[in-house]
Amino acid sequence: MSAGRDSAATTRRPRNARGQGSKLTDDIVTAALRLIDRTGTQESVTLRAVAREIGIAAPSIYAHFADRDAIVLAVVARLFDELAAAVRIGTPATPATPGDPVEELVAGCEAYVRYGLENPARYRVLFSDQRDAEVGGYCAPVAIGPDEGSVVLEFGAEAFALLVDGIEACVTAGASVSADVVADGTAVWTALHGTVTLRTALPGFPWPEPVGEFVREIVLRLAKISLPA
Amino acid sequence: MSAGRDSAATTRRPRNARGQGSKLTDDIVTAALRLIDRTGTQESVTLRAVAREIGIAAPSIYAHFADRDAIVLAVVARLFDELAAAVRIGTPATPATPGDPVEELVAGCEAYVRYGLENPARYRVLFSDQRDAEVGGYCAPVAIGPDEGSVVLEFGAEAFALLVDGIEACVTAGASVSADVVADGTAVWTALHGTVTLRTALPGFPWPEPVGEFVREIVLRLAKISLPA
DNA sequence: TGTACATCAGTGAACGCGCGTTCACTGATGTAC
DNA sequence: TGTACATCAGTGAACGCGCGTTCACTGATGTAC
Repeated sequence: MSAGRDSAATTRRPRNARGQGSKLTDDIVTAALRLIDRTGTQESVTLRAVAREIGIAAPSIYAHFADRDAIVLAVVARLFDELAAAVRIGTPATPATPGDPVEELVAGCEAYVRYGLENPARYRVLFSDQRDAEVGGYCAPVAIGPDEGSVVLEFGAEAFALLVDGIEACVTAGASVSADVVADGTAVWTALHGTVTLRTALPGFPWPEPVGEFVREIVLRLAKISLPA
Repeated sequence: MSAGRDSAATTRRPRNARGQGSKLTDDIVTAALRLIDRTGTQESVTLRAVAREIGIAAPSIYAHFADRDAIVLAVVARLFDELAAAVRIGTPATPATPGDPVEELVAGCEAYVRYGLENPARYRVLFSDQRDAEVGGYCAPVAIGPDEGSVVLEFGAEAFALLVDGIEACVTAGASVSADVVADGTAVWTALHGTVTLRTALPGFPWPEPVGEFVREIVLRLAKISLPA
């Protein structure tokens, strides 16, 4: 009696205790992430592959997710938290002059790019595919700037808000002459995104190194920051 | 006698005349492009889907391409030509002041972004996937700057060379203070790429409009161009 | 304390689908004699 | 000019695979009485 094709490689995991059934929900997301990291693409997240990865039968997933897309959506939600956390944690740690809004802004942007370059597959899942059809549950209302009311940002809302606030702080400190922090924040975000995706897609290109210096220069120019000599 | 599942929807195309067999090679690439445009993703380019699209039997493709990847590679080659042509054609047409290197540079960059936004699926095929494994036949040796020797650029070599030359011309004309045209060209390209991919991925975001103005501002700042007041 | 029962957390077999790829083949068209 | 033959440009059936999804089921664990 063979154990079945789907579990050939992996050992079967022990059944969860009563009332702990939702643990498998987390395990499924984690397994999907593992597949994405290993293969570099979210196409590898199939119900059967996920089940194989965990050591369960494929139909068991239906008790936790409606279908494949629901798993990917849960992965995306987790990754946006992860990205925001990476930026938040990266911000105060690195700057040479803590409290300096310019250095904090640059450090946050470098942390963003670092996350993307160190987790190319995860970053691709976040932004590479047209995610419009499935926006549904993942909108986040975020106030941009003071007195501007609130705008619904679809994704990456938290990370983007951090960025705009960072430029705002530079303006307040007199370091930036930005006249439109949202537009300039968008420009910076766009350039950071391009840095991650283009370097990831074409690793053989002679990219300027180190990337931290490249990012710093981009941020200074796009956020209209002039450093005191 | 049914016509077979693979050709149910389409009528069978007439057989090529003797010696004209290679016409099908082009047709296959064109059909693959049509699939990409229609579905938005290159995953839809399967041997059977391509065959269905043209109205031939699936095995007929093997006389023209070794496998699925070979088709995609041919598509990529055609698209890089198309992108370079779009930039080349876009450059002299738009500028308000023909002969002005700044306006020509901006026009070329706007043409690049316009191509990407108007052909999101094609642009994604060009740059979205890790194309490293298949670089093989698509390298192009290009001289960057004067006296810098030559560097092998993997992809988009022609478009990138146009960009660097454009900045170089601005420096020569005294409009740009760029001290490193290759690095600054890379920064501009990175930002243009980010503009295309991020706007395509998140169409619901409140992007600054018009995109042409956004692109112009990015180019001016990253290429260190200051316009005469 | 014992036991019948409900519930929870899954399983295993089966289905139909589209896929890449193989194989032997077909039928029109040009060419040698 | 007629005819045998080679070649070219494909075809059609079949294979094995991984996939999403369905269905009836199982067996451990808690709960009511």
